[in-house]
Amino acid sequence: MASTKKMRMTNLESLGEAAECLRTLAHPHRLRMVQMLLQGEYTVGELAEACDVPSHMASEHLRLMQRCGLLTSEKEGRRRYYRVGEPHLESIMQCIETRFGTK
Amino acid sequence: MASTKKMRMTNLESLGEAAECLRTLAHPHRLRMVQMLLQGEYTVGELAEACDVPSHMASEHLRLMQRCGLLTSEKEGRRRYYRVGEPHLESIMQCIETRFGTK
DNA sequence: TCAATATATCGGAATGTCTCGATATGTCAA
DNA sequence: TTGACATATCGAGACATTCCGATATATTGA
Repeated sequence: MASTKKMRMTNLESLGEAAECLRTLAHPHRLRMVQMLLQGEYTVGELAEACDVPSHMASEHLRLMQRCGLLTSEKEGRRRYYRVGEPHLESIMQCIETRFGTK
Repeated sequence: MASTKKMRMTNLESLGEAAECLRTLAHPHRLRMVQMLLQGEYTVGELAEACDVPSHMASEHLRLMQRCGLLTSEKEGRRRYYRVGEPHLESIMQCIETRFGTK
């Protein structure tokens, strides 16, 4: 039988938002971009090159992550610099690194 | 220009596995199940009822999470008890709770 | 102004995910 | 053995995501 002990649960609506963030994060290139951005700011082109994807795709990945609050960006001339906008990303990335390693 | 400072990066293949785990986690009902399972073990039916989904769907959600190592399970009679199998889930869930709240 | 560069947008094909009803399997209690 | 219960599996339809080529916009330097 289900016990009746009280638990502090996050409501389903908020868990839906959380799920959206996680789904957005859940892509190897996007994880790599976040891993880089935790070290400093980078342009679309730099992140694209590091992930070996065309820059128009990097642009799209970054836009998605910005849209759900994971990143922020700022335009400088014809470049756009991205940064981490969600402080929890650091600890989530640490979980991933301790489980899957860095090298 | 991209700086040449060395970063310890997780390789793309491992990030792919990480992405698979995150994608599996990225669902409101699955997050709720994990939130419950961090407090103790529960059967398929209990988790289904708590999420207000038919038990055959809970069964499927749980199977997916077990398949990528997030959960473990054990059969007792006609019931199957699930538990958390990935210790990092606790800190990831804490990130979610501090950002999206509990109530 | 012109060409080169950096980023963004659009449409489409392939693929994956979600949810559901229907049905199957395994287990217990009587 | 039978019926009820708990869990699992299957297939279909709707929907979302990924990736790509093509193209668009915006900025700079010459």
